[in-house]
Amino acid sequence: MSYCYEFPRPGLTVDCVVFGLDEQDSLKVMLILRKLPPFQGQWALPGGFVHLEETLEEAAFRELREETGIKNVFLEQLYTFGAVNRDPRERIVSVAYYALVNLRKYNIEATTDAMAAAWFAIAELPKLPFDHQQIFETALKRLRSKIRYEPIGFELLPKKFTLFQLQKLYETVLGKKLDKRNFRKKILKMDLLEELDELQTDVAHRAARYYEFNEVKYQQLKQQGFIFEI
Amino acid sequence: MSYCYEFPRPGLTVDCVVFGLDEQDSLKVMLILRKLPPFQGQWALPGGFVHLEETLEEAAFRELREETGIKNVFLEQLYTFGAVNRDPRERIVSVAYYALVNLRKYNIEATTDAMAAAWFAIAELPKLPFDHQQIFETALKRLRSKIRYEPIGFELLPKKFTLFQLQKLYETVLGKKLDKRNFRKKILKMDLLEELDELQTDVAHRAARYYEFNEVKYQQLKQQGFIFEI
DNA sequence: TCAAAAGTGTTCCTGGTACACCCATGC
DNA sequence: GCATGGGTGTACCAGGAACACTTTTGA
Repeated sequence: MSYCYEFPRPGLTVDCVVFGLDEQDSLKVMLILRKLPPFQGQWALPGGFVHLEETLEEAAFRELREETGIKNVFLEQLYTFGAVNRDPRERIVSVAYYALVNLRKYNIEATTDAMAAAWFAIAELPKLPFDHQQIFETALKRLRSKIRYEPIGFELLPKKFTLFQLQKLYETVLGKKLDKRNFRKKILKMDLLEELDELQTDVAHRAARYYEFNEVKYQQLKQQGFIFEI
Repeated sequence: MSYCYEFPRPGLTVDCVVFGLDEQDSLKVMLILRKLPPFQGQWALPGGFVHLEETLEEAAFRELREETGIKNVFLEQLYTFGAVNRDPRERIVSVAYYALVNLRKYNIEATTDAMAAAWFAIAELPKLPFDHQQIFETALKRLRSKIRYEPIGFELLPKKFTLFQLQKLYETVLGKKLDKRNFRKKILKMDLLEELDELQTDVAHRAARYYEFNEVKYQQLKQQGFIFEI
């Protein structure tokens, strides 16, 4: 107990809501099994205390790496939760982040490693400790609204994807069916997708073309006032 | 120095960006004169340390009240700033809020009181300490984007206002001229403004009708999926 | 009589929405 | 041959954008 201050200080943590899309296009969240009290043995959002020599974002990335093996992903600050009794031990304020990852890349890594991390379908989350349920709901709401006016959906897909995959992603996140022709018309008209000379293989139907999102072009258009919108 | 912890903790503060609209429809921000180091004697955003027994929002409201006399206003969390060296003394993380107030109500109160608080036009802000310039810019950006799809603009106006005032407000915040007929058509079509039986008096032109925003009706429509948009 | 804002409709065009069929492939 | 998704065009309608003049009031 050798760090002393003139006035009492709340503890400061970061928590991360990591979203991924599985093979069946269902939206999942990564939880970790808590090894220490409080709530030992329960599934919870990955997170931990902020160190003095790192920024909040660095702390979030570090916790993600340490607890789930995830790195180099889309990460954005969500909201800061500061209810007085959100932690049973003492006053702790948590800066929440949300991350979007290509799940195919991480489901093996996270489960074969000794790390106790697993993906849960968002409709079947276990009871979460602290105010993690509230944090999760805030993150889901943010994802649902942000995916409509910023091209963050691509973060959930592999680099190369088909238009059908992209449409399914939007249908999953927004929770409603979209018209195939209108969706394609709209997304292609933006001219942000590069059509690749590569088709699907080994599929039990006509092979679809792969596309890539052109991030550079998006940034240029954004500068000029272009607004991505689905 | 009697509050001791096992690990070092960053200090935790709140800072507020308070926007108001003056008589000439120009957008202003309230700053306070710092009485203590660091940056003693400089104009800065109102703010201060979070107490253990209050939420973040309560801390923001308390600092506003103590430093500027402002209370009962629209207040929303903006972003949490955690750069390692944002405070020259030691590591301090700040949860920023922004507030929207009816300036006519507060310009007297804040300046006649002994409190050293004053309104500054956003184009003529003094050099701000810490990362307050960045916080201000983040708040302005949020205000500009949020005012388009949530009816927060009314928070900057008196309860009764004319359509012209409302239009000027949007023109000021968005930084562009709007077409009078289209603006009126759009805002009245939403059916969220109550037409009052009251006209301006003592104006050197035809007297305009006053309107009131119907918050209750907005909340009902919002439930049903209605999206406010200008 | 001048200045300043109040108040009011129509036209055009873009973009959203609704909608159905043939194609290619693996099993 | 059947199931599965790939891929394509048109017609209709709603809503956004552009645009100008008369009215009222105080100075």
